[in-house]
Amino acid sequence: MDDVARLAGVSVSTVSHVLNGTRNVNPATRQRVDAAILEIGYRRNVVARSLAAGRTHTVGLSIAALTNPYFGSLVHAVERRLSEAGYVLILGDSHDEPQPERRVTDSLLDRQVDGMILAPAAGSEVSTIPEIVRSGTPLVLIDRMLDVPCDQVGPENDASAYELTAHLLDSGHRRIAIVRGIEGISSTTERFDGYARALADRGIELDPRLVLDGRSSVEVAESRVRELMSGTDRPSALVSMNNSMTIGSLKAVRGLGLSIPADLAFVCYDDFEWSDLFEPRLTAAAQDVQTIGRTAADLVLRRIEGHEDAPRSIRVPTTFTHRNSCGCTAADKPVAPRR
Amino acid sequence: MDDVARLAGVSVSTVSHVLNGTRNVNPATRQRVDAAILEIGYRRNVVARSLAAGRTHTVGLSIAALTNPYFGSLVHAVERRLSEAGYVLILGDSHDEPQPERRVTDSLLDRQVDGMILAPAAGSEVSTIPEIVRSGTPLVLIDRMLDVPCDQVGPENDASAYELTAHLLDSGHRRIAIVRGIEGISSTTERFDGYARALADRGIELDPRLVLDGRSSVEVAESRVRELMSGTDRPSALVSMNNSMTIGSLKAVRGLGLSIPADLAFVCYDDFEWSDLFEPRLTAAAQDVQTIGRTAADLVLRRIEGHEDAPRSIRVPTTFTHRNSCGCTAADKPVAPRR
DNA sequence: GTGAAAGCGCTAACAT
DNA sequence: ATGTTAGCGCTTTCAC
Repeated sequence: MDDVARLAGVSVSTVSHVLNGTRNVNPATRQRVDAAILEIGYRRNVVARSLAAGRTHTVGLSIAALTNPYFGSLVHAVERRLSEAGYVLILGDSHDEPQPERRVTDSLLDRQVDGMILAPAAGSEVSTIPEIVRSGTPLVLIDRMLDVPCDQVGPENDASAYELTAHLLDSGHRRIAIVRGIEGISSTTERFDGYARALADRGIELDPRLVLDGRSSVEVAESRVRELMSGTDRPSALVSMNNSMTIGSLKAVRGLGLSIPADLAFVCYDDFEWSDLFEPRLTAAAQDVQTIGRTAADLVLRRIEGHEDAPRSIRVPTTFTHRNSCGCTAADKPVAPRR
Repeated sequence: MDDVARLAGVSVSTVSHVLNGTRNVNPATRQRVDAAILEIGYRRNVVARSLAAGRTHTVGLSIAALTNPYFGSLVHAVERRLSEAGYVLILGDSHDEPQPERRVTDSLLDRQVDGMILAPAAGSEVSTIPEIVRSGTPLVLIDRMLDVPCDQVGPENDASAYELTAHLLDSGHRRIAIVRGIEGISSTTERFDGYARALADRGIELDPRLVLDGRSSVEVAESRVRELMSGTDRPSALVSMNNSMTIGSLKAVRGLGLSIPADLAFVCYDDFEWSDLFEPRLTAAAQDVQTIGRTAADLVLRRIEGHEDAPRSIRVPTTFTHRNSCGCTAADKPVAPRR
């Protein structure tokens, strides 16, 4: 910057101001500075700038499991919004475990991110979240809601799971198994509650043997479903509570030589881009990932800009998409919109 | 850091050294420093550290299109390796256009990334790449190879495309259409060459009407395929050269009420995790995304550590997976390994 | 084994 | 409209 200043015959402070547009500069001066910058091939050092200015124009994103394509789309949506706002995304993967998560968030905090978006692992509230709050860094939770006072965005879980289950019940199914997600996070609990409530509303007792812990993993879901479907009294229907477990469940079903929906009615939470193109076509509750990601980004940006109002908890509705994996007679006909 | 030093009764330089393990410190002193750090709840400022030390421990990744799940997995693989090595990932999306790409890479350079991984958009070599090279930042190209002297990692394209096409030819198809990717990048060119070479080897003339420009986009591929398949002399087979265009092609096919492989044999470059689970099951050439991502990360890391040997160009082999969308009689039987 | 102090490349308050 | 300069919070050389 010194060199630029010298070449343009001005002071570094003028260079800084033309660079940032932070005060009026005589057009002629500006010209000389711009020319000097070009001639030298000067590039501003954002690290120094961040240190001096006290902000980095970065937002940290700690994702629970990048292996899950759902989180991939979330990253995309967040990145898009942030870059529109002139911010940059620093990405970390917590592998859905408290220890790595803490490492990721510590590293982000050390790097002085202006804000943080966190898809919390189970147990975040004991160590990770208090630490972030203590640092004073604006925080927004994504995908999984927690009972802590900060901005949160997630999908509607309970009602959507209810709807999926009710759909199977309405088609006459009575033994409906569920593959539920990783323990200790809201999305798992809420989706399970929706399932349980749908059964209760129809006066059907919840059979614990039909409750499978898929731990949000392809492999675990596959082995649980394989066990269940290899047993003697198999369910007539299955609801999978996220996309990884859907893949796992279908691997198991296919592995056993069963077919959907003939041998097993199937519905799932989370949709795929290609769901309309392949058989069986999955009846699913689709999250609006773009909206969730964008909203999360908007929320941090607001906080970064200094808004101090009460924390918001935003639920983004899902879309129930009726296809043929549920095997019901109404298959392929549009269904009445939910409430 | 001053506060910590004062509380521990040492100098800041000692604090710095215990923090970084950069020189011997009396165990007792170290204890006092650690205690002080804990008591104050001190957190190092990595921005200041980066400025003073001249390195940021960050690597920038500019991806061509985060909408493509293939690149999502690439991000994942790269992040994993970098975080293992104590580096942090800064992510940007170029939307496969030169201008946004330049903005992304400029921003990464301004942020003093220690190294950069770039999935180049068409036209990168005119502005983006020279600029990065000029900055002296270690650069590795990913997915798309260019005729520039820097490290590069990408999939094997030509031979895999040849194999896909040859497979259709060997099943008796003579009119084989291709949906090729975005213009001006190596993967498109090389995959097209593989296709053309397979035809030529069988003495079949390339029919330009069967060459569709899908521009690596779901929508464009869909409309091109729809046009072609609505026409009078339809091909008997189609090869799609990446996963986005595969989705697009299948949308078109389904939209026209045609079925695969009965009405159209279909094979594609790029595989999906669920390809075994749904019908039609795609015969595909699967990239080893994990290896590509990991290798790219390893290469930048090497450069960052100062290795100065000649640029490497690494091709990662694909896996031909034979399923039933090609409609050939040998379907589902394993195929002889390539060469 | 430890400390003092000179930067790293900027921003922004204060002057003029 | 422009310049001077004191930091920002560290690392690292040099000295003891």
